[in-house]
Amino acid sequence: MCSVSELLDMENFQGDLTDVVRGIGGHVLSPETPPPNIWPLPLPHPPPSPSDLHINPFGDPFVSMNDPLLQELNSVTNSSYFSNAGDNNNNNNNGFLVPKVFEEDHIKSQCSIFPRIRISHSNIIHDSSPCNSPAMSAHVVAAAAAASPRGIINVDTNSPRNCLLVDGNTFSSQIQISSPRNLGLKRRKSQAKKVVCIPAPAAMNSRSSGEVVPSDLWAWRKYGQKPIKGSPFPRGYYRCSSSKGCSARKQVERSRTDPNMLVITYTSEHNHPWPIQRNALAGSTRSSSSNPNPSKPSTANITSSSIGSQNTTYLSSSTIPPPSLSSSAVKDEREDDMELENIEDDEDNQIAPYRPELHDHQHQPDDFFADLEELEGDSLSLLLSQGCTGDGKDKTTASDGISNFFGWSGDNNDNYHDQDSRSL
DNA sequence: CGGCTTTGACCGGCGC
DNA sequence: GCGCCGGTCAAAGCCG
Repeated sequence: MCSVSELLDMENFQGDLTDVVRGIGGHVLSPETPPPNIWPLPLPHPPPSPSDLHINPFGDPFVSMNDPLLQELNSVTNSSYFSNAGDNNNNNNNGFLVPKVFEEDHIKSQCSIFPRIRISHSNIIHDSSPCNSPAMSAHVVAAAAAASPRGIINVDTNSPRNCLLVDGNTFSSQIQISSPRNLGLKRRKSQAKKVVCIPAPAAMNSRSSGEVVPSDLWAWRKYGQKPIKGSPFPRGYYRCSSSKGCSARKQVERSRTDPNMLVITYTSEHNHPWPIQRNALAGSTRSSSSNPNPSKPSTANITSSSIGSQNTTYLSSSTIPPPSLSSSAVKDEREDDMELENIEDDEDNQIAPYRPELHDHQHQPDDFFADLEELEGDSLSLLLSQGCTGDGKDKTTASDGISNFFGWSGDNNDNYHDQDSRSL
Protein backbone atom coordinates (compact mmCIF):
# COMPACT_ATOMS: atom_id res chain seq x y z
CA MET A 1 0.00 0.00 0.00
CA CYS A 2 0.98 3.51 -0.39
CA SER A 3 3.08 4.87 2.31
CA VAL A 4 3.04 8.44 3.28
CA SER A 5 6.56 8.81 2.15
CA GLU A 6 5.63 7.33 -1.12
CA LEU A 7 2.87 9.74 -1.58
CA LEU A 8 5.20 12.48 -0.78
CA ASP A 9 7.61 11.09 -3.24
CA MET A 10 4.96 10.93 -5.83
CA GLU A 11 4.04 14.44 -5.15
CA ASN A 12 7.54 15.48 -5.53
CA PHE A 13 7.72 13.47 -8.59
CA GLN A 14 4.74 14.93 -10.23
CA GLY A 15 4.93 18.12 -8.45
CA ASP A 16 1.31 18.89 -8.61
CA LEU A 17 -0.58 16.25 -6.88
CA THR A 18 -3.25 17.65 -4.82
CA ASP A 19 -5.46 15.24 -3.12
CA VAL A 20 -4.85 11.69 -2.31
CA VAL A 21 -7.24 9.01 -1.48
CA ARG A 22 -5.45 6.13 -0.07
CA GLY A 23 -6.85 2.71 -0.01
CA ILE A 24 -5.64 0.51 2.68
CA GLY A 25 -7.71 -2.51 3.01
CA GLY A 26 -9.36 -3.08 6.26
CA HIS A 27 -11.82 -5.38 7.76
CA VAL A 28 -14.91 -4.14 9.30
CA LEU A 29 -17.89 -6.20 9.87
CA SER A 30 -21.04 -5.36 8.12
CA PRO A 31 -23.34 -3.16 9.99
CA GLU A 32 -26.53 -4.66 11.06
CA THR A 33 -28.49 -1.78 9.80
CA PRO A 34 -28.05 -1.15 6.15
CA PRO A 35 -27.96 2.30 4.74
CA PRO A 36 -30.84 3.25 2.59
CA ASN A 37 -29.44 2.62 -0.80
CA ILE A 38 -27.15 0.60 -2.87
CA TRP A 39 -23.99 1.80 -4.28
CA PRO A 40 -23.14 3.02 -6.82
CA LEU A 41 -26.10 5.22 -6.62
CA PRO A 42 -27.15 5.60 -3.10
CA LEU A 43 -29.85 8.11 -3.39
CA PRO A 44 -30.42 10.98 -1.11
CA HIS A 45 -32.66 10.59 1.82
CA PRO A 46 -33.61 13.27 1.37
CA PRO A 47 -31.68 15.07 -1.32
CA PRO A 48 -29.31 17.53 0.11
CA SER A 49 -29.93 21.13 -0.15
CA PRO A 50 -27.41 23.26 -1.94
CA SER A 51 -26.17 24.46 1.32
CA ASP A 52 -25.41 20.93 2.27
CA LEU A 53 -22.59 20.76 -0.17
CA HIS A 54 -19.33 22.01 1.04
CA ILE A 55 -16.72 20.80 -1.30
CA ASN A 56 -15.77 22.38 -4.53
CA PRO A 57 -13.32 19.93 -5.79
CA PHE A 58 -12.66 21.03 -9.27
CA GLY A 59 -14.10 24.38 -9.71
CA ASP A 60 -14.97 23.53 -13.19
CA PRO A 61 -17.80 24.92 -15.21
CA PHE A 62 -19.83 22.01 -14.03
CA VAL A 63 -18.93 22.34 -10.48
CA SER A 64 -22.49 23.02 -9.95
CA MET A 65 -23.23 19.53 -11.00
CA ASN A 66 -22.83 17.73 -7.83
CA ASP A 67 -22.24 14.15 -7.82
CA PRO A 68 -25.38 12.39 -6.79
CA LEU A 69 -23.34 10.21 -4.62
CA LEU A 70 -21.98 13.21 -2.95
CA GLN A 71 -25.36 14.58 -2.58
CA GLU A 72 -26.29 11.37 -1.04
CA LEU A 73 -23.37 11.47 1.20
CA ASN A 74 -23.92 15.00 2.10
CA SER A 75 -27.49 14.33 2.60
CA VAL A 76 -26.83 11.42 4.76
CA THR A 77 -24.17 13.27 6.52
CA ASN A 78 -26.72 15.77 7.49
CA SER A 79 -29.35 13.28 8.19
CA SER A 80 -30.28 11.23 11.10
CA TYR A 81 -28.45 8.35 9.57
CA PHE A 82 -25.32 9.87 10.77
CA SER A 83 -26.17 10.49 14.27
CA ASN A 84 -23.02 9.82 16.04
CA ALA A 85 -23.28 6.73 18.04
CA GLY A 86 -20.76 8.22 20.32
CA ASP A 87 -18.31 5.55 19.57
CA ASN A 88 -15.25 6.87 17.94
CA ASN A 89 -13.13 4.02 18.94
CA ASN A 90 -14.16 1.24 16.72
CA ASN A 91 -14.93 0.62 13.14
CA ASN A 92 -18.55 0.14 13.41
CA ASN A 93 -21.02 2.84 13.86
CA ASN A 94 -23.88 0.75 12.80
CA GLY A 95 -22.85 1.16 9.29
CA PHE A 96 -23.56 4.77 8.88
CA LEU A 97 -21.60 7.79 8.35
CA VAL A 98 -21.23 9.69 11.46
CA PRO A 99 -20.32 13.18 10.58
CA LYS A 100 -17.81 14.05 13.10
CA VAL A 101 -16.23 17.36 13.29
CA PHE A 102 -12.71 16.94 14.34
CA GLU A 103 -10.61 19.59 15.69
CA GLU A 104 -7.37 19.83 13.89
CA ASP A 105 -5.45 18.55 16.82
CA HIS A 106 -7.94 15.80 17.20
CA ILE A 107 -7.36 14.72 13.69
CA LYS A 108 -3.72 15.10 14.11
CA SER A 109 -3.65 12.93 17.10
CA GLN A 110 -5.77 10.34 15.46
CA CYS A 111 -3.94 10.44 12.25
CA SER A 112 -0.47 10.50 13.49
CA ILE A 113 0.50 7.95 10.96
CA PHE A 114 -0.83 10.19 8.26
CA PRO A 115 0.39 13.52 9.33
CA ARG A 116 -0.45 15.04 6.05
CA ILE A 117 -4.04 14.83 6.81
CA ARG A 118 -3.28 17.74 8.92
CA ILE A 119 -2.65 19.80 5.89
CA SER A 120 -5.45 18.41 3.90
CA HIS A 121 -9.01 19.38 4.06
CA SER A 122 -9.25 16.81 6.72
CA ASN A 123 -11.11 14.26 4.78
CA ILE A 124 -10.19 10.83 5.80
CA ILE A 125 -11.76 7.81 4.32
CA HIS A 126 -11.42 4.41 5.68
CA ASP A 127 -11.78 1.53 3.42
CA SER A 128 -12.87 -1.22 5.60
CA SER A 129 -13.64 -3.47 2.78
CA PRO A 130 -12.38 -6.93 3.30
CA CYS A 131 -9.40 -8.27 1.54
CA ASN A 132 -8.42 -4.95 0.16
CA SER A 133 -11.38 -5.10 -2.02
CA PRO A 134 -11.33 -2.23 -4.40
CA ALA A 135 -15.00 -2.49 -4.81
CA MET A 136 -15.51 0.99 -3.68
CA SER A 137 -14.09 2.85 -6.53
CA ALA A 138 -12.16 5.96 -6.22
CA HIS A 139 -15.01 8.23 -6.78
CA VAL A 140 -16.90 6.63 -4.03
CA VAL A 141 -14.03 7.04 -1.71
CA ALA A 142 -13.44 10.57 -2.69
CA ALA A 143 -17.09 11.28 -2.61
CA ALA A 144 -17.30 9.98 0.85
CA ALA A 145 -14.46 12.18 1.82
CA ALA A 146 -16.09 15.11 0.25
CA ALA A 147 -19.28 14.33 1.95
CA SER A 148 -17.66 14.49 5.28
CA PRO A 149 -15.47 17.49 5.02
CA ARG A 150 -13.89 16.87 8.31
CA GLY A 151 -15.00 13.42 8.97
CA ILE A 152 -13.48 10.07 8.88
CA ILE A 153 -15.33 7.59 6.86
CA ASN A 154 -15.27 3.90 6.67
CA VAL A 155 -16.38 2.37 3.48
CA ASP A 156 -17.80 -0.90 4.46
CA THR A 157 -18.08 -2.81 1.27
CA ASN A 158 -18.81 -5.83 3.28
CA SER A 159 -22.11 -4.42 4.18
CA PRO A 160 -25.18 -5.12 2.18
CA ARG A 161 -25.28 -1.65 0.81
CA ASN A 162 -21.73 -0.61 0.84
CA CYS A 163 -22.22 1.20 4.02
CA LEU A 164 -20.07 4.10 4.75
CA LEU A 165 -18.75 4.03 8.18
CA VAL A 166 -17.14 6.67 10.16
CA ASP A 167 -14.30 5.74 12.25
CA GLY A 168 -12.89 8.31 14.43
CA ASN A 169 -9.87 6.48 15.55
CA THR A 170 -8.80 3.48 13.66
CA PHE A 171 -6.42 4.30 10.94
CA SER A 172 -4.82 1.00 10.57
CA SER A 173 -6.72 -0.23 7.64
CA GLN A 174 -8.37 2.44 5.72
CA ILE A 175 -8.62 4.58 2.72
CA GLN A 176 -7.31 7.94 3.41
CA ILE A 177 -7.67 11.12 1.61
CA SER A 178 -5.18 13.78 2.10
CA SER A 179 -3.97 16.72 0.27
CA PRO A 180 -0.47 17.40 -0.83
CA ARG A 181 -1.36 20.99 -1.23
CA ASN A 182 0.54 23.53 0.63
CA LEU A 183 3.73 21.73 0.05
CA GLY A 184 5.03 24.54 -2.01
CA LEU A 185 5.54 22.30 -4.95
CA LYS A 186 5.86 24.02 -8.16
CA ARG A 187 3.21 23.11 -10.56
CA ARG A 188 4.10 22.26 -13.99
CA LYS A 189 0.81 23.21 -15.44
CA SER A 190 -2.12 25.03 -14.22
CA GLN A 191 -4.74 22.42 -13.89
CA ALA A 192 -6.71 20.65 -11.31
CA LYS A 193 -5.55 17.27 -10.28
CA LYS A 194 -6.87 14.70 -7.99
CA VAL A 195 -4.86 11.78 -6.90
CA VAL A 196 -6.54 8.64 -5.77
CA CYS A 197 -4.69 5.73 -4.39
CA ILE A 198 -6.67 2.58 -4.19
CA PRO A 199 -6.00 -1.11 -3.98
CA ALA A 200 -5.11 -2.35 -7.38
CA PRO A 201 -7.60 -4.73 -8.81
CA ALA A 202 -6.51 -7.88 -10.46
CA ALA A 203 -5.43 -7.80 -14.02
CA MET A 204 -7.89 -10.33 -15.19
CA ASN A 205 -9.66 -8.01 -17.51
CA SER A 206 -6.89 -6.24 -19.16
CA ARG A 207 -5.60 -7.11 -22.48
CA SER A 208 -1.94 -7.34 -22.91
CA SER A 209 -0.79 -4.96 -20.31
CA GLY A 210 -2.65 -6.57 -17.52
CA GLU A 211 -3.50 -3.20 -16.23
CA VAL A 212 -6.84 -2.75 -14.70
CA VAL A 213 -8.46 0.54 -14.16
CA PRO A 214 -11.07 0.69 -11.49
CA SER A 215 -14.39 1.97 -12.42
CA ASP A 216 -15.49 5.44 -11.79
CA LEU A 217 -18.49 5.19 -14.04
CA TRP A 218 -17.28 7.64 -16.58
CA ALA A 219 -16.23 6.26 -19.85
CA TRP A 220 -12.52 6.54 -20.31
CA ARG A 221 -10.52 6.01 -23.38
CA LYS A 222 -6.89 5.27 -23.19
CA TYR A 223 -4.81 7.49 -25.36
CA GLY A 224 -1.35 6.80 -24.23
CA GLN A 225 0.98 4.94 -22.01
CA LYS A 226 4.39 5.92 -20.93
CA PRO A 227 7.04 4.44 -18.77
CA ILE A 228 7.75 6.76 -15.94
CA LYS A 229 11.21 7.44 -14.82
CA GLY A 230 11.86 6.00 -11.46
CA SER A 231 8.90 3.72 -11.61
CA PRO A 232 8.87 0.17 -12.83
CA PHE A 233 5.32 0.63 -13.89
CA PRO A 234 4.01 2.50 -16.86
CA ARG A 235 1.46 5.19 -16.59
CA GLY A 236 -1.65 4.99 -18.62
CA TYR A 237 -3.34 8.07 -19.91
CA TYR A 238 -7.06 8.18 -20.25
CA ARG A 239 -9.48 10.77 -21.38
CA CYS A 240 -13.14 10.91 -20.91
CA SER A 241 -15.05 9.39 -23.75
CA SER A 242 -18.41 9.99 -22.26
CA SER A 243 -18.72 13.14 -24.21
CA LYS A 244 -16.82 14.49 -27.13
CA GLY A 245 -14.79 17.44 -26.23
CA CYS A 246 -14.63 16.56 -22.61
CA SER A 247 -11.29 17.55 -21.26
CA ALA A 248 -11.39 15.25 -18.29
CA ARG A 249 -8.38 13.03 -18.07
CA LYS A 250 -6.93 10.59 -15.71
CA GLN A 251 -3.66 8.87 -15.31
CA VAL A 252 -3.39 5.44 -13.90
CA GLU A 253 -0.25 3.94 -12.60
CA ARG A 254 0.85 1.46 -10.07
CA SER A 255 2.35 2.61 -6.91
CA ARG A 256 6.04 2.34 -7.11
CA THR A 257 6.40 1.06 -3.63
CA ASP A 258 3.31 -1.05 -3.53
CA PRO A 259 2.25 -2.61 -6.80
CA ASN A 260 -0.95 -3.57 -5.13
CA MET A 261 -1.96 0.01 -5.13
CA LEU A 262 -3.15 1.99 -8.05
CA VAL A 263 -2.57 5.66 -8.18
CA ILE A 264 -5.11 7.44 -10.27
CA THR A 265 -4.63 11.06 -11.05
CA TYR A 266 -7.62 12.90 -12.32
CA THR A 267 -6.90 15.93 -14.38
CA SER A 268 -9.12 18.60 -15.71
CA GLU A 269 -12.79 18.29 -15.46
CA HIS A 270 -15.74 16.86 -17.24
CA ASN A 271 -17.38 19.51 -19.29
CA HIS A 272 -20.59 17.63 -19.53
CA PRO A 273 -23.04 16.64 -16.90
CA TRP A 274 -22.87 12.92 -16.92
CA PRO A 275 -22.64 10.14 -19.39
CA ILE A 276 -26.32 10.00 -20.07
CA GLN A 277 -25.71 7.73 -22.95
CA ARG A 278 -22.61 5.80 -23.34
CA ASN A 279 -21.30 5.88 -26.81
CA ALA A 280 -18.04 4.35 -25.86
CA LEU A 281 -19.14 0.80 -26.00
CA ALA A 282 -17.76 -0.96 -28.94
CA GLY A 283 -14.30 -1.52 -27.74
CA SER A 284 -14.98 -1.55 -24.12
CA THR A 285 -16.47 -4.93 -24.00
CA ARG A 286 -13.69 -6.68 -25.72
CA SER A 287 -11.97 -7.48 -22.53
CA SER A 288 -14.96 -9.43 -21.47
CA SER A 289 -13.57 -12.19 -23.53
CA SER A 290 -10.96 -12.56 -20.92
CA ASN A 291 -13.58 -12.85 -18.34
CA PRO A 292 -14.33 -16.46 -17.84
CA ASN A 293 -17.65 -15.70 -16.34
CA PRO A 294 -19.94 -13.69 -18.56
CA SER A 295 -22.08 -12.89 -15.61
CA LYS A 296 -19.21 -11.07 -14.12
CA PRO A 297 -18.60 -7.87 -15.94
CA SER A 298 -15.04 -7.17 -16.55
CA THR A 299 -13.33 -4.22 -15.11
CA ALA A 300 -13.10 -2.70 -18.50
CA ASN A 301 -16.77 -3.12 -18.86
CA ILE A 302 -17.40 -1.38 -15.68
CA THR A 303 -14.92 1.27 -16.39
CA SER A 304 -15.99 2.09 -19.80
CA SER A 305 -19.34 0.89 -20.57
CA SER A 306 -21.14 -1.75 -18.69
CA ILE A 307 -22.83 0.71 -16.49
CA GLY A 308 -24.62 1.93 -19.48
CA SER A 309 -24.02 -0.59 -22.10
CA GLN A 310 -25.36 -3.77 -23.37
CA ASN A 311 -24.26 -5.40 -20.22
CA THR A 312 -26.54 -3.30 -18.18
CA THR A 313 -28.65 -0.33 -18.83
CA TYR A 314 -27.73 1.22 -15.64
CA LEU A 315 -27.33 4.73 -16.85
CA SER A 316 -28.17 4.41 -20.41
CA SER A 317 -31.66 5.61 -20.08
CA SER A 318 -31.23 7.62 -17.01
CA THR A 319 -30.17 11.12 -16.54
CA ILE A 320 -28.80 10.24 -13.20
CA PRO A 321 -25.18 11.01 -13.34
CA PRO A 322 -22.78 8.51 -11.98
CA PRO A 323 -20.74 9.33 -9.01
CA SER A 324 -17.72 11.18 -10.01
CA LEU A 325 -14.64 11.83 -8.20
CA SER A 326 -13.80 14.66 -10.40
CA SER A 327 -16.92 16.59 -10.11
CA SER A 328 -17.17 16.96 -6.48
CA ALA A 329 -15.49 14.35 -4.53
CA VAL A 330 -12.21 15.83 -3.67
CA LYS A 331 -11.15 19.34 -3.47
CA ASP A 332 -8.62 20.27 -5.98
CA GLU A 333 -5.89 22.68 -6.29
CA ARG A 334 -6.05 24.39 -9.53
CA GLU A 335 -3.59 27.12 -9.90
CA ASP A 336 0.08 27.30 -10.18
CA ASP A 337 2.12 28.57 -7.37
CA MET A 338 -0.66 28.35 -4.97
CA GLU A 339 0.46 29.81 -1.79
CA LEU A 340 1.23 27.78 1.18
CA GLU A 341 -1.19 29.37 3.38
CA ASN A 342 -3.98 28.88 5.69
CA ILE A 343 -4.82 25.28 5.58
CA GLU A 344 -8.08 25.92 7.20
CA ASP A 345 -9.43 27.47 4.09
CA ASP A 346 -10.32 24.07 2.93
CA GLU A 347 -13.27 24.22 5.10
CA ASP A 348 -14.53 27.21 3.28
CA ASN A 349 -14.96 25.52 0.01
CA GLN A 350 -18.10 26.43 -1.64
CA ILE A 351 -20.01 24.49 -4.11
CA ALA A 352 -22.39 25.91 -6.50
CA PRO A 353 -24.89 23.25 -5.92
CA TYR A 354 -25.92 21.34 -8.88
CA ARG A 355 -29.14 19.68 -8.26
CA PRO A 356 -30.15 17.49 -11.05
CA GLU A 357 -33.83 17.33 -11.00
CA LEU A 358 -33.64 13.62 -10.81
CA HIS A 359 -31.64 13.55 -7.71
CA ASP A 360 -34.85 13.42 -5.99
CA HIS A 361 -35.54 9.88 -6.85
CA GLN A 362 -39.16 10.49 -6.36
CA HIS A 363 -38.97 12.26 -9.63
CA GLN A 364 -36.75 9.91 -11.39
CA PRO A 365 -38.05 8.25 -14.43
CA ASP A 366 -39.28 4.79 -14.03
CA ASP A 367 -36.77 3.42 -16.38
CA PHE A 368 -34.04 4.47 -14.08
CA PHE A 369 -35.37 2.28 -11.39
CA ALA A 370 -36.07 -0.38 -13.87
CA ASP A 371 -32.47 -0.18 -14.79
CA LEU A 372 -31.49 -0.32 -11.24
CA GLU A 373 -33.59 -3.33 -10.76
CA GLU A 374 -32.04 -4.87 -13.72
CA LEU A 375 -28.69 -4.15 -12.34
CA GLU A 376 -29.60 -5.45 -9.01
CA GLY A 377 -30.98 -8.52 -10.58
CA ASP A 378 -27.79 -9.11 -12.39
CA SER A 379 -24.32 -8.30 -11.42
CA LEU A 380 -25.22 -6.18 -8.54
CA SER A 381 -27.35 -8.85 -7.10
CA LEU A 382 -24.49 -11.16 -7.42
CA LEU A 383 -22.38 -8.74 -5.62
CA LEU A 384 -24.82 -7.95 -2.97
CA SER A 385 -26.08 -11.39 -2.46
CA GLN A 386 -22.63 -12.59 -1.85
CA GLY A 387 -21.41 -9.68 0.04
CA CYS A 388 -24.43 -8.80 2.01
CA THR A 389 -25.14 -11.55 4.33
CA GLY A 390 -25.53 -8.88 6.86
CA ASP A 391 -23.77 -10.70 9.59
CA GLY A 392 -20.33 -10.07 8.28
CA LYS A 393 -19.43 -13.69 8.56
CA ASP A 394 -18.51 -14.33 5.05
CA LYS A 395 -16.04 -11.68 4.35
CA THR A 396 -14.34 -13.61 1.69
CA THR A 397 -17.55 -14.18 -0.08
CA ALA A 398 -18.46 -10.61 0.24
CA SER A 399 -15.21 -9.54 -1.13
CA ASP A 400 -15.47 -11.99 -3.90
CA GLY A 401 -18.87 -10.77 -4.74
CA ILE A 402 -17.67 -7.26 -4.92
CA SER A 403 -14.68 -8.24 -6.87
CA ASN A 404 -16.79 -10.26 -9.17
CA PHE A 405 -19.04 -7.38 -9.64
CA PHE A 406 -16.14 -5.32 -10.74
CA GLY A 407 -14.50 -8.08 -12.57
CA TRP A 408 -11.63 -8.14 -10.18
CA SER A 409 -10.00 -11.14 -8.80
CA GLY A 410 -8.06 -11.46 -5.67
CA ASP A 411 -4.69 -11.33 -7.27
CA ASN A 412 -3.52 -7.85 -7.70
CA ASN A 413 -0.31 -8.50 -9.41
CA ASP A 414 -1.09 -10.72 -12.29
CA ASN A 415 0.32 -9.92 -15.61
CA TYR A 416 1.03 -6.40 -14.82
CA HIS A 417 4.51 -6.54 -16.14
CA ASP A 418 3.49 -8.09 -19.37
CA GLN A 419 3.81 -4.75 -20.97
CA ASP A 420 5.11 -2.47 -18.43
CA SER A 421 6.99 -0.13 -20.58
CA ARG A 422 7.90 0.84 -23.96
CA SER A 423 10.60 2.84 -25.44
CA LEU A 424 10.27 6.51 -25.54
C1' DC B 1 -18.88 0.49 -38.25
C1' DG B 2 -17.76 2.84 -34.11
C1' DG B 3 -14.94 2.93 -30.39
C1' DC B 4 -11.30 0.86 -28.17
C1' DT B 5 -6.09 -0.11 -27.19
C1' DT B 6 -1.46 0.07 -28.64
C1' DT B 7 2.59 2.51 -29.65
C1' DG B 8 6.00 5.42 -32.09
C1' DA B 9 6.44 10.20 -32.79
C1' DC B 10 6.00 14.69 -31.46
C1' DC B 11 5.46 18.70 -28.35
C1' DG B 12 6.37 21.50 -24.51
C1' DG B 13 7.75 22.44 -19.65
C1' DC B 14 11.49 22.37 -16.72
C1' DG B 15 16.19 22.04 -14.88
C1' DC B 16 20.89 22.71 -15.77
C1' DG C 1 20.20 26.64 -25.48
C1' DC C 2 20.03 21.91 -24.69
C1' DG C 3 18.47 17.64 -23.06
C1' DC C 4 15.37 15.09 -20.26
C1' DC C 5 10.99 13.68 -19.38
C1' DG C 6 6.04 13.73 -19.06
C1' DG C 7 1.99 14.31 -21.76
C1' DT C 8 -0.43 14.07 -26.09
C1' DC C 9 -1.26 12.89 -30.92
C1' DA C 10 -2.52 9.89 -34.37
C1' DA C 11 -2.14 5.82 -37.24
C1' DA C 12 -2.87 0.99 -37.13
C1' DG C 13 -5.16 -2.81 -35.66
C1' DC C 14 -8.62 -5.15 -32.72
C1' DC C 15 -13.20 -6.11 -31.02
C1' DG C 16 -18.22 -6.74 -30.76
